[in-house]
Amino acid sequence: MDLAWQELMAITELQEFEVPNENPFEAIPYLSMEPMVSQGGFGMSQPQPESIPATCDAHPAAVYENAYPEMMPPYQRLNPHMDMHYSLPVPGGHGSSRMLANTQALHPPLMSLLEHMNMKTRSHGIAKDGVINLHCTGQIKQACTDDLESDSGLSLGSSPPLASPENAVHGVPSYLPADGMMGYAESESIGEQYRMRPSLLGSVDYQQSYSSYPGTSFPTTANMQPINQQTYQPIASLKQPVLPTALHDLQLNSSGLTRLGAYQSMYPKPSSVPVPLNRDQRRARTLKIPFSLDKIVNLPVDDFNELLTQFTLNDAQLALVRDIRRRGKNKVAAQNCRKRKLENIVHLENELGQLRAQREHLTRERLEFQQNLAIIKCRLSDLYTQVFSQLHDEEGHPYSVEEYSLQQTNDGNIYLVPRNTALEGE
DNA sequence: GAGACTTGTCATGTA
DNA sequence: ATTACATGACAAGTC
Repeated sequence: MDLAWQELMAITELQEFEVPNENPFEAIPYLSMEPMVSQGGFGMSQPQPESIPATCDAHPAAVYENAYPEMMPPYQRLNPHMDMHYSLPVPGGHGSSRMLANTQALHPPLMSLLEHMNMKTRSHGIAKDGVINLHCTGQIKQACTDDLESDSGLSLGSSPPLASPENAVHGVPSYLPADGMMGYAESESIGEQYRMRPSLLGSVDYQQSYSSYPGTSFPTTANMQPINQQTYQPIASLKQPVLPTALHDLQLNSSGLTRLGAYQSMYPKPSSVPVPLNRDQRRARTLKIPFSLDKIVNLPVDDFNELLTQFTLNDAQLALVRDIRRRGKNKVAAQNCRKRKLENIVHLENELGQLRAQREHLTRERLEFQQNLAIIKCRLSDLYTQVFSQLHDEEGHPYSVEEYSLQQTNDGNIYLVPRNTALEGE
Protein backbone atom coordinates (compact mmCIF):
# COMPACT_ATOMS: atom_id res chain seq x y z
CA MET A 1 0.00 0.00 0.00
CA ASP A 2 2.82 2.35 0.81
CA LEU A 3 4.39 1.59 -2.51
CA ALA A 4 1.16 2.24 -4.30
CA TRP A 5 0.73 5.41 -2.35
CA GLN A 6 4.15 6.63 -3.28
CA GLU A 7 3.39 5.89 -6.86
CA LEU A 8 0.21 7.83 -6.52
CA MET A 9 2.02 10.78 -5.10
CA ALA A 10 4.67 10.52 -7.78
CA ILE A 11 2.26 12.23 -10.06
CA THR A 12 3.43 15.60 -8.96
CA GLU A 13 1.02 17.33 -11.23
CA LEU A 14 -1.82 15.97 -9.19
CA GLN A 15 -0.70 18.06 -6.30
CA GLU A 16 -1.34 21.09 -8.41
CA PHE A 17 -4.94 20.09 -8.55
CA GLU A 18 -5.24 20.14 -4.83
CA VAL A 19 -7.82 22.55 -3.67
CA PRO A 20 -7.75 23.81 -0.12
CA ASN A 21 -10.51 22.52 2.06
CA GLU A 22 -11.19 19.82 -0.41
CA ASN A 23 -10.50 16.17 -0.29
CA PRO A 24 -7.27 15.98 -2.25
CA PHE A 25 -8.29 12.69 -3.67
CA GLU A 26 -11.69 13.76 -4.72
CA ALA A 27 -11.62 14.32 -8.40
CA ILE A 28 -15.19 15.40 -8.73
CA PRO A 29 -14.36 19.09 -9.08
CA TYR A 30 -12.18 18.25 -12.02
CA LEU A 31 -14.67 15.92 -13.50
CA SER A 32 -16.89 18.86 -14.04
CA MET A 33 -14.14 20.40 -16.11
CA GLU A 34 -14.14 17.43 -18.35
CA PRO A 35 -17.32 16.83 -20.22
CA MET A 36 -15.84 13.81 -21.89
CA VAL A 37 -15.42 11.95 -18.62
CA SER A 38 -18.39 10.86 -16.59
CA GLN A 39 -18.67 11.74 -12.94
CA GLY A 40 -19.32 8.24 -11.86
CA GLY A 41 -16.00 7.91 -10.12
CA PHE A 42 -12.67 6.54 -11.15
CA GLY A 43 -13.74 3.19 -12.37
CA MET A 44 -11.90 1.76 -15.29
CA SER A 45 -15.10 1.71 -17.20
CA GLN A 46 -15.01 5.44 -17.73
CA PRO A 47 -15.36 6.49 -21.32
CA GLN A 48 -12.10 7.79 -22.70
CA PRO A 49 -11.65 10.61 -25.17
CA GLU A 50 -10.52 9.56 -28.55
CA SER A 51 -7.33 11.49 -28.25
CA ILE A 52 -6.28 9.82 -25.05
CA PRO A 53 -3.54 7.25 -25.38
CA ALA A 54 -4.69 3.70 -25.25
CA THR A 55 -2.92 2.94 -22.02
CA CYS A 56 -3.40 4.82 -18.82
CA ASP A 57 -0.06 3.67 -17.58
CA ALA A 58 1.85 6.10 -19.66
CA HIS A 59 4.20 8.21 -17.68
CA PRO A 60 2.90 11.71 -17.05
CA ALA A 61 6.00 13.25 -18.50
CA ALA A 62 5.50 11.38 -21.69
CA VAL A 63 1.91 12.47 -21.67
CA TYR A 64 2.89 16.09 -21.56
CA GLU A 65 5.50 15.73 -24.19
CA ASN A 66 2.88 14.42 -26.52
CA ALA A 67 0.25 16.82 -25.50
CA TYR A 68 2.32 20.00 -25.90
CA PRO A 69 4.41 19.75 -28.98
CA GLU A 70 4.78 23.49 -29.12
CA MET A 71 4.81 26.37 -26.74
CA MET A 72 1.90 28.59 -26.11
CA PRO A 73 1.97 32.04 -24.52
CA PRO A 74 -0.19 33.03 -21.61
CA TYR A 75 -3.29 34.46 -23.01
CA GLN A 76 -3.79 36.62 -20.03
CA ARG A 77 -0.87 38.71 -21.10
CA LEU A 78 -2.67 39.48 -24.28
CA ASN A 79 -6.01 40.17 -22.81
CA PRO A 80 -6.62 40.23 -19.08
CA HIS A 81 -10.29 39.70 -19.68
CA MET A 82 -9.82 36.46 -21.44
CA ASP A 83 -9.70 34.40 -18.29
CA MET A 84 -13.37 34.11 -18.92
CA HIS A 85 -12.42 31.35 -21.27
CA TYR A 86 -11.40 29.35 -18.26
CA SER A 87 -14.51 30.09 -16.36
CA LEU A 88 -16.02 26.73 -16.82
CA PRO A 89 -18.60 25.82 -14.24
CA VAL A 90 -16.84 24.16 -11.35
CA PRO A 91 -18.84 22.60 -8.55
CA GLY A 92 -17.63 23.55 -5.17
CA GLY A 93 -17.24 27.21 -5.95
CA HIS A 94 -13.81 27.12 -7.53
CA GLY A 95 -13.17 30.26 -9.43
CA SER A 96 -11.75 30.49 -12.86
CA SER A 97 -8.59 32.07 -11.60
CA ARG A 98 -7.89 29.07 -9.52
CA MET A 99 -8.31 26.81 -12.45
CA LEU A 100 -6.09 28.93 -14.61
CA ALA A 101 -3.40 28.94 -11.99
CA ASN A 102 -3.63 25.22 -11.80
CA THR A 103 -3.46 24.96 -15.50
CA GLN A 104 -0.29 26.98 -15.72
CA ALA A 105 1.32 25.02 -12.91
CA LEU A 106 0.16 21.76 -14.34
CA HIS A 107 1.73 22.32 -17.70
CA PRO A 108 5.14 23.89 -17.38
CA PRO A 109 5.79 23.70 -21.10
CA LEU A 110 2.65 25.66 -21.54
CA MET A 111 4.32 28.75 -20.19
CA SER A 112 6.92 28.69 -22.91
CA LEU A 113 4.26 28.00 -25.44
CA LEU A 114 2.28 30.93 -24.22
CA GLU A 115 5.38 33.08 -24.41
CA HIS A 116 5.76 32.01 -27.98
CA MET A 117 2.20 33.08 -28.64
CA ASN A 118 2.89 36.38 -27.05
CA MET A 119 5.77 36.99 -29.38
CA LYS A 120 3.56 36.20 -32.29
CA THR A 121 1.14 38.76 -31.06
CA ARG A 122 3.84 41.36 -30.94
CA SER A 123 4.68 40.54 -34.49
CA HIS A 124 1.07 41.03 -35.33
CA GLY A 125 1.30 44.48 -33.94
CA ILE A 126 4.09 45.24 -36.34
CA ALA A 127 1.90 44.11 -39.16
CA LYS A 128 -0.75 46.40 -37.84
CA ASP A 129 1.63 49.28 -38.07
CA GLY A 130 2.33 48.30 -41.59
CA VAL A 131 -1.31 48.55 -42.42
CA ILE A 132 -1.47 51.96 -40.92
CA ASN A 133 1.52 53.04 -42.90
CA LEU A 134 -0.17 51.98 -46.07
CA HIS A 135 -3.18 53.91 -45.06
CA CYS A 136 -1.15 57.00 -44.34
CA THR A 137 0.45 56.69 -47.71
CA GLY A 138 -2.95 56.86 -49.24
CA GLN A 139 -3.73 59.92 -47.23
CA ILE A 140 -0.59 61.61 -48.41
CA LYS A 141 -1.61 60.84 -51.91
CA GLN A 142 -4.93 62.43 -51.26
CA ALA A 143 -3.35 65.37 -49.56
CA CYS A 144 -1.34 66.11 -52.63
CA THR A 145 -4.43 66.51 -54.73
CA ASP A 146 -5.57 70.05 -55.06
CA ASP A 147 -9.18 70.79 -55.06
CA LEU A 148 -9.56 73.71 -57.33
CA GLU A 149 -13.25 73.98 -56.70
CA SER A 150 -13.03 74.29 -52.98
CA ASP A 151 -15.41 76.99 -51.99
CA SER A 152 -13.54 77.88 -48.90
CA GLY A 153 -10.25 78.06 -50.62
CA LEU A 154 -8.79 75.23 -48.60
CA SER A 155 -7.58 71.89 -49.71
CA LEU A 156 -6.43 68.65 -48.22
CA GLY A 157 -2.90 69.68 -48.88
CA SER A 158 -3.30 72.74 -46.81
CA SER A 159 -5.12 70.98 -44.06
CA PRO A 160 -3.31 70.09 -40.90
CA PRO A 161 -2.34 66.46 -40.67
CA LEU A 162 -4.48 66.04 -37.60
CA ALA A 163 -7.37 67.80 -36.09
CA SER A 164 -5.88 70.11 -33.56
CA PRO A 165 -6.29 73.73 -32.80
CA GLU A 166 -2.55 74.20 -33.02
CA ASN A 167 -2.34 72.82 -36.49
CA ALA A 168 -5.45 74.49 -37.68
CA VAL A 169 -4.31 77.92 -36.72
CA HIS A 170 -0.66 78.08 -35.99
CA GLY A 171 1.54 75.34 -37.06
CA VAL A 172 1.44 73.94 -40.52
CA PRO A 173 2.23 76.14 -43.41
CA SER A 174 -0.10 75.88 -46.28
CA TYR A 175 0.96 73.83 -49.23
CA LEU A 176 -1.35 75.80 -51.36
CA PRO A 177 -0.29 79.34 -51.83
CA ALA A 178 -3.72 80.01 -53.21
CA ASP A 179 -4.98 79.85 -49.66
CA GLY A 180 -3.31 83.03 -48.88
CA MET A 181 -3.90 84.51 -52.27
CA MET A 182 -7.23 85.17 -53.73
CA GLY A 183 -5.76 84.94 -57.13
CA TYR A 184 -7.03 88.31 -58.07
CA ALA A 185 -5.54 89.56 -61.26
CA GLU A 186 -7.44 92.74 -61.48
CA SER A 187 -5.34 95.75 -62.06
CA GLU A 188 -7.80 98.11 -60.54
CA SER A 189 -7.35 99.16 -57.01
CA ILE A 190 -9.84 97.54 -54.77
CA GLY A 191 -8.60 99.50 -51.86
CA GLU A 192 -10.64 102.39 -53.04
CA GLN A 193 -13.70 100.39 -52.36
CA TYR A 194 -13.16 100.65 -48.64
CA ARG A 195 -13.40 103.49 -46.30
CA MET A 196 -10.45 102.97 -44.10
CA ARG A 197 -10.79 104.14 -40.58
CA PRO A 198 -8.49 107.03 -39.80
CA SER A 199 -6.71 105.04 -37.17
CA LEU A 200 -6.03 102.31 -39.65
CA LEU A 201 -4.82 104.42 -42.48
CA GLY A 202 -1.53 103.15 -43.57
CA SER A 203 -1.79 100.17 -41.31
CA VAL A 204 -0.12 97.00 -42.29
CA ASP A 205 -3.43 95.23 -42.45
CA TYR A 206 -4.41 97.57 -45.12
CA GLN A 207 -1.37 96.59 -47.07
CA GLN A 208 -1.84 93.00 -46.24
CA SER A 209 -5.36 92.95 -47.44
CA TYR A 210 -4.26 93.91 -50.84
CA SER A 211 -1.27 91.73 -50.78
CA SER A 212 -3.61 88.85 -50.61
CA TYR A 213 -4.61 89.38 -54.17
CA PRO A 214 -1.78 88.68 -56.55
CA GLY A 215 -1.78 90.94 -59.45
CA THR A 216 -3.42 93.74 -57.60
CA SER A 217 -1.71 97.05 -57.77
CA PHE A 218 -2.00 98.95 -54.57
CA PRO A 219 -2.66 102.55 -54.07
CA THR A 220 0.56 103.84 -52.79
CA THR A 221 0.29 105.50 -49.46
CA ALA A 222 2.82 107.58 -47.75
CA ASN A 223 4.26 104.76 -45.77
CA MET A 224 4.06 102.27 -48.54
CA GLN A 225 7.09 101.49 -50.56
CA PRO A 226 7.19 99.90 -53.92
CA ILE A 227 7.21 96.22 -53.55
CA ASN A 228 10.52 95.74 -55.22
CA GLN A 229 12.14 97.78 -52.53
CA GLN A 230 11.03 95.67 -49.65
CA THR A 231 13.13 93.55 -47.43
CA TYR A 232 12.28 90.20 -48.98
CA GLN A 233 13.17 91.04 -52.50
CA PRO A 234 15.68 88.14 -52.78
CA ILE A 235 12.90 85.80 -53.65
CA ALA A 236 13.41 86.05 -57.33
CA SER A 237 10.30 84.39 -58.50
CA LEU A 238 8.06 86.69 -56.58
CA LYS A 239 6.50 89.23 -58.83
CA GLN A 240 3.42 90.03 -56.90
CA PRO A 241 3.19 92.89 -54.42
CA VAL A 242 2.83 90.72 -51.36
CA LEU A 243 6.01 91.56 -49.55
CA PRO A 244 4.65 94.19 -47.24
CA THR A 245 2.21 91.70 -45.91
CA ALA A 246 4.86 89.10 -45.42
CA LEU A 247 7.01 91.62 -43.66
CA HIS A 248 4.12 92.54 -41.50
CA ASP A 249 3.45 88.97 -40.54
CA LEU A 250 7.05 88.35 -39.81
CA GLN A 251 7.33 91.42 -37.67
CA LEU A 252 4.08 91.43 -35.83
CA ASN A 253 2.52 88.05 -36.20
CA SER A 254 -0.39 88.77 -33.98
CA SER A 255 -2.86 86.98 -36.15
CA GLY A 256 -2.36 83.54 -34.77
CA LEU A 257 -0.32 82.28 -37.68
CA THR A 258 3.22 81.25 -37.09
CA ARG A 259 5.89 83.32 -38.60
CA LEU A 260 6.89 80.53 -40.88
CA GLY A 261 3.36 79.79 -41.88
CA ALA A 262 2.57 83.41 -42.54
CA TYR A 263 5.77 83.87 -44.43
CA GLN A 264 5.20 80.92 -46.65
CA SER A 265 1.59 81.73 -47.15
CA MET A 266 2.64 85.02 -48.59
CA TYR A 267 5.07 83.53 -51.02
CA PRO A 268 3.24 81.34 -53.45
CA LYS A 269 5.09 78.60 -55.16
CA PRO A 270 5.87 79.48 -58.71
CA SER A 271 3.42 77.90 -61.00
CA SER A 272 3.28 78.14 -64.74
CA VAL A 273 -0.35 77.04 -64.74
CA PRO A 274 -2.77 79.64 -63.47
CA VAL A 275 -4.90 78.29 -60.69
CA PRO A 276 -8.58 78.73 -61.39
CA LEU A 277 -10.52 80.40 -58.66
CA ASN A 278 -13.00 78.45 -56.70
CA ARG A 279 -16.45 79.68 -55.88
CA ASP A 280 -15.59 81.48 -52.68
CA GLN A 281 -12.52 82.99 -54.20
CA ARG A 282 -14.59 84.32 -57.02
CA ARG A 283 -17.19 85.64 -54.64
CA ALA A 284 -14.58 87.25 -52.47
CA ARG A 285 -13.05 88.75 -55.52
CA THR A 286 -16.37 90.03 -56.70
CA LEU A 287 -17.17 91.54 -53.34
CA LYS A 288 -13.60 92.67 -52.96
CA ILE A 289 -12.94 91.14 -49.61
CA PRO A 290 -9.79 92.87 -48.38
CA PHE A 291 -8.07 89.91 -46.74
CA SER A 292 -7.12 86.41 -47.58
CA LEU A 293 -9.30 83.37 -47.30
CA ASP A 294 -6.57 81.79 -45.26
CA LYS A 295 -6.94 84.41 -42.61
CA ILE A 296 -10.68 84.27 -42.76
CA VAL A 297 -10.62 80.59 -42.00
CA ASN A 298 -7.65 80.14 -39.74
CA LEU A 299 -7.58 83.19 -37.56
CA PRO A 300 -8.79 82.72 -33.99
CA VAL A 301 -12.16 84.25 -33.39
CA ASP A 302 -10.76 87.21 -31.50
CA ASP A 303 -8.25 88.00 -34.19
CA PHE A 304 -10.85 87.40 -36.83
CA ASN A 305 -13.23 89.83 -35.19
CA GLU A 306 -10.46 92.33 -34.79
CA LEU A 307 -9.67 91.94 -38.44
CA LEU A 308 -13.29 92.65 -39.29
CA THR A 309 -13.27 95.75 -37.17
CA GLN A 310 -10.36 97.11 -39.14
CA PHE A 311 -12.46 97.28 -42.25
CA THR A 312 -15.85 98.62 -42.96
CA LEU A 313 -17.61 95.83 -44.72
CA ASN A 314 -21.14 95.81 -45.93
CA ASP A 315 -23.61 93.11 -45.07
CA ALA A 316 -22.93 91.08 -48.16
CA GLN A 317 -19.24 91.12 -47.51
CA LEU A 318 -19.68 90.21 -43.87
CA ALA A 319 -22.00 87.39 -44.77
CA LEU A 320 -19.59 86.07 -47.34
CA VAL A 321 -16.66 86.29 -44.97
CA ARG A 322 -18.50 84.40 -42.28
CA ASP A 323 -19.70 81.82 -44.76
CA ILE A 324 -16.17 81.33 -45.98
CA ARG A 325 -14.98 80.94 -42.42
CA ARG A 326 -17.73 78.48 -41.57
CA ARG A 327 -17.23 76.39 -44.67
CA GLY A 328 -13.48 76.44 -44.33
CA LYS A 329 -13.57 75.20 -40.78
CA ASN A 330 -16.18 72.62 -41.58
CA LYS A 331 -14.16 71.40 -44.49
CA VAL A 332 -11.20 70.77 -42.23
CA ALA A 333 -13.48 69.17 -39.68
CA ALA A 334 -14.95 66.88 -42.31
CA GLN A 335 -11.49 65.88 -43.47
CA ASN A 336 -10.46 65.10 -39.91
CA CYS A 337 -13.66 63.24 -39.31
CA ARG A 338 -13.15 61.04 -42.33
CA LYS A 339 -9.56 60.45 -41.45
CA ARG A 340 -10.54 59.34 -37.97
CA LYS A 341 -13.19 57.11 -39.43
CA LEU A 342 -10.69 55.38 -41.65
CA GLU A 343 -8.24 55.02 -38.79
CA ASN A 344 -10.95 53.50 -36.65
CA ILE A 345 -11.73 51.02 -39.38
CA VAL A 346 -8.10 49.99 -39.65
CA HIS A 347 -7.84 49.73 -35.90
CA LEU A 348 -10.94 47.59 -35.62
CA GLU A 349 -9.79 45.33 -38.41
CA ASN A 350 -6.52 44.77 -36.61
CA GLU A 351 -8.29 44.07 -33.37
CA LEU A 352 -10.55 41.62 -35.12
CA GLY A 353 -7.57 39.77 -36.52
CA GLN A 354 -5.95 39.61 -33.11
CA LEU A 355 -9.10 38.34 -31.49
CA ARG A 356 -9.49 35.65 -34.09
CA ALA A 357 -5.93 34.50 -33.58
CA GLN A 358 -6.42 34.48 -29.83
CA ARG A 359 -9.59 32.50 -30.14
CA GLU A 360 -7.83 29.95 -32.28
CA HIS A 361 -5.04 29.60 -29.75
CA LEU A 362 -7.47 29.29 -26.89
CA THR A 363 -9.46 26.64 -28.65
CA ARG A 364 -6.35 24.62 -29.27
CA GLU A 365 -5.14 25.16 -25.74
CA ARG A 366 -8.44 24.13 -24.25
CA LEU A 367 -8.51 20.95 -26.28
CA GLU A 368 -5.01 20.05 -25.16
CA PHE A 369 -5.89 20.83 -21.58
CA GLN A 370 -8.94 18.60 -21.72
CA GLN A 371 -6.96 15.78 -23.22
CA ASN A 372 -4.31 15.94 -20.55
CA LEU A 373 -6.86 16.24 -17.81
CA ALA A 374 -8.52 13.09 -19.02
CA ILE A 375 -5.19 11.32 -19.06
CA ILE A 376 -4.46 12.38 -15.51
CA LYS A 377 -7.85 11.25 -14.35
CA CYS A 378 -7.33 7.93 -15.97
CA ARG A 379 -3.99 7.56 -14.30
CA LEU A 380 -5.41 8.59 -10.96
CA SER A 381 -8.19 6.11 -11.34
CA ASP A 382 -5.69 3.37 -11.98
CA LEU A 383 -3.72 4.19 -8.90
CA TYR A 384 -6.82 4.59 -6.80
CA THR A 385 -8.02 1.21 -7.83
CA GLN A 386 -4.62 -0.23 -7.12
CA VAL A 387 -4.60 1.21 -3.62
CA PHE A 388 -8.08 0.00 -2.83
CA SER A 389 -7.29 -3.46 -4.08
CA GLN A 390 -4.91 -3.81 -1.17
CA LEU A 391 -7.30 -2.51 1.45
CA HIS A 392 -9.51 -4.95 3.33
CA ASP A 393 -11.62 -4.66 6.39
CA GLU A 394 -11.33 -6.84 9.43
CA GLU A 395 -13.36 -9.51 7.74
CA GLY A 396 -11.22 -9.40 4.66
CA HIS A 397 -13.73 -7.64 2.48
CA PRO A 398 -12.31 -5.02 0.13
CA TYR A 399 -13.30 -1.41 0.50
CA SER A 400 -15.38 0.04 -2.26
CA VAL A 401 -14.03 3.05 -4.15
CA GLU A 402 -17.54 4.32 -4.48
CA GLU A 403 -18.02 4.25 -0.72
CA TYR A 404 -14.63 5.28 0.60
CA SER A 405 -11.99 7.78 -0.23
CA LEU A 406 -8.50 8.54 0.97
CA GLN A 407 -7.84 11.65 2.98
CA GLN A 408 -4.58 12.96 4.30
CA THR A 409 -4.39 14.81 7.59
CA ASN A 410 -2.06 17.62 8.46
CA ASP A 411 0.36 15.26 10.12
CA GLY A 412 0.72 13.33 6.90
CA ASN A 413 -1.25 10.29 7.89
CA ILE A 414 -3.64 8.88 5.38
CA TYR A 415 -7.05 7.67 6.39
CA LEU A 416 -9.72 5.71 4.68
CA VAL A 417 -12.97 7.50 5.26
CA PRO A 418 -16.47 7.15 3.93
CA ARG A 419 -17.13 9.54 1.09
CA ASN A 420 -19.94 11.26 2.89
CA THR A 421 -17.72 11.94 5.89
CA ALA A 422 -15.05 14.56 6.28
CA LEU A 423 -12.24 14.38 8.75
CA GLU A 424 -12.24 17.11 11.31
CA GLY A 425 -9.47 19.62 11.01
CA GLU A 426 -8.97 18.99 7.34
C1' DG B 1 -23.59 55.28 -68.72
C1' DA B 2 -23.24 53.02 -64.05
C1' DG B 3 -21.00 52.65 -59.97
C1' DA B 4 -17.45 53.47 -56.61
C1' DC B 5 -14.84 56.91 -54.59
C1' DT B 6 -13.51 61.59 -53.06
C1' DT B 7 -14.49 65.98 -51.50
C1' DG B 8 -17.09 69.97 -50.17
C1' DT B 9 -21.17 71.59 -48.04
C1' DC B 10 -25.20 71.78 -45.10
C1' DA B 11 -27.79 70.63 -41.05
C1' DT B 12 -27.65 69.31 -36.58
C1' DG B 13 -25.95 68.20 -32.14
C1' DT B 14 -22.56 68.86 -28.45
C1' DA B 15 -19.15 71.05 -25.46
C1' DA C 1 -25.62 83.40 -27.20
C1' DT C 2 -21.57 82.37 -29.64
C1' DT C 3 -18.01 79.54 -31.33
C1' DA C 4 -15.58 75.44 -32.59
C1' DC C 5 -15.92 70.89 -33.53
C1' DA C 6 -18.00 66.31 -34.91
C1' DT C 7 -20.74 63.78 -37.93
C1' DG C 8 -24.51 62.07 -40.97
C1' DA C 9 -26.42 63.08 -45.29
C1' DC C 10 -26.33 64.88 -49.73
C1' DA C 11 -24.44 66.62 -54.12
C1' DA C 12 -20.99 67.19 -57.53
C1' DG C 13 -16.90 65.78 -59.66
C1' DT C 14 -13.62 62.14 -61.01
C1' DC C 15 -12.08 57.70 -62.39
